[in-house]
Amino acid sequence: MLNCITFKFLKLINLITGIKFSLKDSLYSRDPQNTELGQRILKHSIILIDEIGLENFTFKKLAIEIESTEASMYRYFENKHQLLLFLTSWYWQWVQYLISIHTLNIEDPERRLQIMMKSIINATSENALTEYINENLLHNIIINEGSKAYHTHDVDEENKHGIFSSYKELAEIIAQAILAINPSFPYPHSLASNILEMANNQLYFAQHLPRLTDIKVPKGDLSQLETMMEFFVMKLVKN
Amino acid sequence: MLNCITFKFLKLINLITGIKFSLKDSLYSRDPQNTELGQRILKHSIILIDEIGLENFTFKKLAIEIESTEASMYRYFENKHQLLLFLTSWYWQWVQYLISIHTLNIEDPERRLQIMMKSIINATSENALTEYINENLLHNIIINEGSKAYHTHDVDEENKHGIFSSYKELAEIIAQAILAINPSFPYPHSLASNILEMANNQLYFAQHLPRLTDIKVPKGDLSQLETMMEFFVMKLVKN
DNA sequence: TAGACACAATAGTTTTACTATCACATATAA
DNA sequence: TTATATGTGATAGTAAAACTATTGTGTCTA
Repeated sequence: MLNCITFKFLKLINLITGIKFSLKDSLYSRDPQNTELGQRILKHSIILIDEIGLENFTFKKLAIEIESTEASMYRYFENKHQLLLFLTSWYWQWVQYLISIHTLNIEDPERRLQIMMKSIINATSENALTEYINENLLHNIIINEGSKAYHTHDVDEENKHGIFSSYKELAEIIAQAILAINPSFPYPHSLASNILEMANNQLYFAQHLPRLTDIKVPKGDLSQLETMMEFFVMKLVKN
Repeated sequence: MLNCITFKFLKLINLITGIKFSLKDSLYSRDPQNTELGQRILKHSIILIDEIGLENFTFKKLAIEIESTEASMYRYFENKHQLLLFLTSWYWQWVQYLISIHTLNIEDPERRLQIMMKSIINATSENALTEYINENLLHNIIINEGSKAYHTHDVDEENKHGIFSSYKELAEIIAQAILAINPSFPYPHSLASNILEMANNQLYFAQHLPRLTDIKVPKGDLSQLETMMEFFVMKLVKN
């Protein structure tokens, strides 16, 4: 993998300092990253949501899973929607982190955008960043449930509190990368958000509604998705 | 508007015969289109979901609204997810119907695809097709809640029962229109589904998360969205 | 060692989701 | 005409999910 040395170096720093993303305090009642129970909530909620789906997931089931109580879950998150917001926010910060590492020494704008897309599509961690978050399972959750985070009746209210800032920041980074290739491209933000949405959607379609896509992901091999996304984006951006 | 005469003619036929889309019987327990209560359920569920959002919507609240009982709602739909599936399915059949009318006499492949996109983006009815479905409110619901229809733990099971066939059929029509312009375009289905998703998403972003898009919809004017979609799709499809 | 504090556990209530049963009107067959 | 079937809506529940008020306990400090 590219930047392998850089990555391992940063990984080392993380291990020593203990990586912890700083998330808006409206994303939780008590920061789950700070306590042992909080970390177990994060760890097992990811496993459980991935397993049974967000609709079937309840704080009661989670509490049983980690041998604690329902009320204790409510100490950390007001409800399961806030938990989903926390997880998505954490996820997009992590993807931003992945991108920043993988593009560190890359100068060529086209190559930079390519790497960004690869990072978004794969979003895997060879070696996990934290003990309590399985990034690969979390990626599944984002694919399956991610859009529910902002498709809610309270979007505007939640948006005011900066709940979606990590997603918007990532979109801005991609938009800037698009403009670096073609400064006169008229829709950098729309293309950026569409890259993020399309990557996850097309993968979901390939897995569940294959007639809505032309790609296949044999045994989880995402190369066709990568090729297609590059085809779409480069054809649009390049003059 | 184009095809105005044709539309009015078909509208007349509908008024006489009473238009009723035929929906898969796994989309309901009892077909709501056949009874007076069923039609009131459709009418007021659309109004209520648009007003308070799908999460806050319950059969109890709906029953109070139409002065009936909760149990009667369950006669028509097993749960609110099935109701959402019915509404989305009805919606995509209706859009397909709109497209078929608006493209009736159009030969030019490029013009046909343009009209399809305009139909998807606007999805309005000058004169409503049925008394009991407000298509404009339903369009809002699809924008806000539509993706929840297939982002469920039981997608595969529901897909087996043909629940998503109206959406997939519409995507197929668009895919064929793409191929009519450029027979060697490598990703017609992915582009088709992306058109459907992107049109609704970008509108949602313009309304709620403006930093994720470059378009504006002043006073509901969708012309910027139309221009952008055409720019994206034509740049991709044309050689 | 007392008192304060942080945190989790206990034991509730309210709301949502769903179901079993009953009542009634209409249609049909003997 | 009358008995019976059928389609439809109303009543009255239960079970689970969502949320909260209060109590208990261990740790940290003065």
